[in-house]
Amino acid sequence: MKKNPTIADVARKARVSIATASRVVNNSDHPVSAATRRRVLKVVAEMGFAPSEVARALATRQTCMIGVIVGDTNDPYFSAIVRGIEDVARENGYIVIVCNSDRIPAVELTYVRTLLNYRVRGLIFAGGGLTDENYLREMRALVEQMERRNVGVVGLSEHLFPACEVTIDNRAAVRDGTSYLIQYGHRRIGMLSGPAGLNTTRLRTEGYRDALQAAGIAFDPALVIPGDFRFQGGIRAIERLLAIDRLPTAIMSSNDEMAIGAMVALKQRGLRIPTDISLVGLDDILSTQYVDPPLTTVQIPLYEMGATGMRQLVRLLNDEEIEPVLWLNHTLIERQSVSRIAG
Amino acid sequence: MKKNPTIADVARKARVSIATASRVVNNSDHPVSAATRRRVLKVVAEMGFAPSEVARALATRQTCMIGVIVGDTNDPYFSAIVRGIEDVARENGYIVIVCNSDRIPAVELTYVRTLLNYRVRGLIFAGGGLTDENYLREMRALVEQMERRNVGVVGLSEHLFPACEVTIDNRAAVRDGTSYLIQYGHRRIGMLSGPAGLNTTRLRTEGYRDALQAAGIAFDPALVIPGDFRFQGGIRAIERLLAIDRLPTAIMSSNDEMAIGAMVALKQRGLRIPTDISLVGLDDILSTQYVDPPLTTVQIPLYEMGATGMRQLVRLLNDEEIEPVLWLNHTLIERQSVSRIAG
DNA sequence: AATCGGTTGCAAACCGATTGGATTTCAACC
DNA sequence: GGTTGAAATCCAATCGGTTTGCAACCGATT
Repeated sequence: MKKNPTIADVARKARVSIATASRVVNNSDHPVSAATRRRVLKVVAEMGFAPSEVARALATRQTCMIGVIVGDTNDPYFSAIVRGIEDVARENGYIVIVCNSDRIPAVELTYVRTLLNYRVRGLIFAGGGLTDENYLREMRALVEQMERRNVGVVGLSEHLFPACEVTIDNRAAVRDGTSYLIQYGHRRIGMLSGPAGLNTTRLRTEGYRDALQAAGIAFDPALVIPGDFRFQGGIRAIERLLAIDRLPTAIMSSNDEMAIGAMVALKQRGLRIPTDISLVGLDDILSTQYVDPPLTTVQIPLYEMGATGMRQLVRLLNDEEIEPVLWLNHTLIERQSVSRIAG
Repeated sequence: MKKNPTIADVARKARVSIATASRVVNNSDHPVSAATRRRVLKVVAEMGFAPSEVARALATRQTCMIGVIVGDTNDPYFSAIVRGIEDVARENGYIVIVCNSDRIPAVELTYVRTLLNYRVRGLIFAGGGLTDENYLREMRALVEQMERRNVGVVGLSEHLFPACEVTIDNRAAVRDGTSYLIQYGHRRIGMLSGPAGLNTTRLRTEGYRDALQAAGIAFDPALVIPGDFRFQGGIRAIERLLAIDRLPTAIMSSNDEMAIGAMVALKQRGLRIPTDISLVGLDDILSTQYVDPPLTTVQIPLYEMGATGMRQLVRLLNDEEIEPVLWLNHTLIERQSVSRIAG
């Protein structure tokens, strides 16, 4: 097992001091004569020297690593966000450590601690904040600690601890989706909600109620089906809804995958969409375009959220002034899963 | 900006030497009296001390970071693999740095070098190897270097540089998919192939030819449409195929997303699937289940590939004996996008 | 020849841990 | 009471860089 060449090796071979070699490599502003510089650079090339980021991190007390906490990389919602983060990170010389929490408080906390031990320069929380009390207490302490230690923190949805944020208005997004259904004459509207313990779930359900209330429709808790943001969850939700005496005429889903699951389950039972039942999703993942019928949905700029979040983090780390909360727009995308209700 | 507590702080406060403190923290087998241990542990808890992984990495010359090079995290193919990697990594105390290369040789090379400077313990190449000559030359040199520096390397498809591998038989997978179509009476079969410069593309196209040859069907290069593994690519491929005088009666796609793009494009033109044209995909991503009709496809155990690859890497790093190449099985999943040809 | 300001380069401290080997402690034994 | 050896503890080198203070050197000016 051979060792990597060190800056000492370079210095020796170029017959300069380590300090000089270091200055050439980092082209610092300390003056170095052209001849010396050339000599060092030549040796660097010959030996294929590249400074150890580990050693450099220890000396400068800074790394260029940023941690990203996601629910599940395999969920298209997160994978789009991560891609946005990664692209901007790369442009700015950062590398990204991705951690899947599965939205489990303990896992998330452990990851955050580990990342801090690795001395990441910043941390991005993708996905909605958890609401668990113990989790929040610990997380707030950690965020405070990061503040003191100069570790940047950015949240990508509405989190419950103080951090710079880039988010859409989840409540309004679902309100708009639901209102759209109401405009089409629907008054008995089901809601596929997200997993418990998630702030986003809370907000989206509130948006649903807002829309109902604005239209003077009574809220029926039996029509709100808890889900898990996944395809199978959508299928199960339909089973639960069918257990009710009468199906709603429309369903607002708090994400696309569940909406698609619901669509498949409904079609399997011979129900036509949108003729028999209308469906609105949320996120606008790619597959909304190729299900049949294409899914009407409230678009969230996922990639952009990731990219913007990372951009904010970069600014934060450069000590630039930034908006504490950046709101991104959602947009209703009309496709073919909603129809005016008969009668 | 406050500093993190160091082991020196702990040692001082517990009135022991740094060495002793370190031994307690790592519970090394060097003997430490119960009383001292308790005292140190108490201080550790009080100060919330956790050793800096950076400093530890420098001292031990080892990190617990592993790098993963993927084409695009946002592609369900890769996101499933990454999830498998990450789960096993976590179980074994490793963290994962994800890098999107977009299959561009220069980007990939740069990432590998960066990761080596970060002193990752191992590297996983997800996705098929690139075939660019210059790239291969440089990559082989890098792999050799990693060998010497004891950095583990695992490839997850058939790569063109020497490394431990976990892969399916890409050639056979496409052969089997194509043969399935032939069994259903198709003889004029189109092929949606992958991007140029990719070993996997090569292998899969060969599998297509193998199947034709075995059935005594002449190979028609006009029926092989190059693609990009993406939804839009599938749509474009159909446009190109339609430019031919007569459409094939079936299409073998070298991945699912393109197959689905093709399906959408065909349906838009009023063609029925599988009545008018049959379709077989490859990968078995989730959406194959919810397109209409559900897509018959050759399943690749993506998550398992990632997980197994990471398991192999762990073994490699523990100096255990491992198989240099591990073959995983593909399986044809019959759904509803293939029908027996009329006549 | 002495002075001077600007270049250039060096030695050494430091970052925060690990670790081999030296040193101390202390109970048991002669 | 002195010796001994294992257990417990500590010292200091080391990992591979960055950075600062200081010294040497240079040609030009007085």
